[in-house]
Amino acid sequence: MSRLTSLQEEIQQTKPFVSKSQEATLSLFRTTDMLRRFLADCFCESGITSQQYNVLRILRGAGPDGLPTLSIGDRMVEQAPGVTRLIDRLVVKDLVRRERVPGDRRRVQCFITDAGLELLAGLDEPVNAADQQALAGLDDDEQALLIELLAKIRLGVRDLEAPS
Amino acid sequence: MSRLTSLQEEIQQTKPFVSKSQEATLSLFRTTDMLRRFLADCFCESGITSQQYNVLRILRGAGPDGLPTLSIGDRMVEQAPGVTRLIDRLVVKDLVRRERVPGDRRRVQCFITDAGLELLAGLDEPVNAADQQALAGLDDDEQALLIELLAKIRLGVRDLEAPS
DNA sequence: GAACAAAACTTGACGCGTCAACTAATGATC
DNA sequence: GATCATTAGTTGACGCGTCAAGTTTTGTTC
Repeated sequence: MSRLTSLQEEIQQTKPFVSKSQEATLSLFRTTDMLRRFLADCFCESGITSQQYNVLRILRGAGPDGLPTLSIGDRMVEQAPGVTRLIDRLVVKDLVRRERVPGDRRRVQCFITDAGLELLAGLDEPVNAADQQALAGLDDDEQALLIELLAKIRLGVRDLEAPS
Repeated sequence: MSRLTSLQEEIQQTKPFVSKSQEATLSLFRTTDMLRRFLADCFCESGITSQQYNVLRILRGAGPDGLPTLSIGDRMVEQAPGVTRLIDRLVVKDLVRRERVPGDRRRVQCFITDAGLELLAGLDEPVNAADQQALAGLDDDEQALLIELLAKIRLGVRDLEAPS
């Protein structure tokens, strides 16, 4: 009798899944949840959340030109209100700076501060290490395969949402 | 020049990923997010959220004996406070009933109501159809493969958290 | 049987995500 | 150049997830 690993046993479900698709989506949700929790530990001591880390990384990637609020949301697939308030908190912590664009006063340009860059620099390695650890259950080929399968799913879903 | 599908293009990232693990975890997060949003549409008109649906299904699975609050959380991998308040809302909607267990008055047993069962019955088919649609990008073998890979990840992470 | 630990929640506070409604600035049209 | 739609963002309200700190009940131990 081997170690319990099947999803059915994990969630103590007596009946079989109605479809393979259902088992696959549930697996996705549970696995991602688990990873989210696991990776969140990296940020505990730094005083920021993983979403805030995410935004900081995007702003670092944008360089000294910064990014308007909604563009940040685009890269996170998140709605505008969430982004605004997320950045509110980063501004309070002095990790991000915001200013209205002179040419187009509707827009608000966001920049990472030096303090933000410093914080990120200290997190890069632990975060990367945690990523590796979290996926250590899969070898390189399996990871590549997973990436491919997930891309296929996203492509399929995108077609459903925006049928040509 | 084929359609853009790679994760790097999706998030407009100029630099390559630092590791395959990082690309894989990011792929997981983005794909799951996308699915969550896609499947959420099923519940819009029924007036409940997908988490509430989740709880109702667990309670239906439990049958007429019901389940104590924390056992529901176990099956969802969620902390107690969240479950309590989730059920608060379901009780208000009269989809769930709660009562203290006579034998052990610390515990609170939760039951799905007839209204809850009815609501679920109406949702089963649309939800299942949406699941199928969402994963239509993968054929049966690929779905099986995905399920396997995800199980491996969970097993690996669990070992990290609770080293024997 | 009194004291203490553990179990099963509950409450408060906060971050995040979503929706709907609003404001302010810009662009386009007549 | 006044009107109207669009763009970019903010605000309010609410559901959900998490942490820390309580409460009540039960079990255990001396």
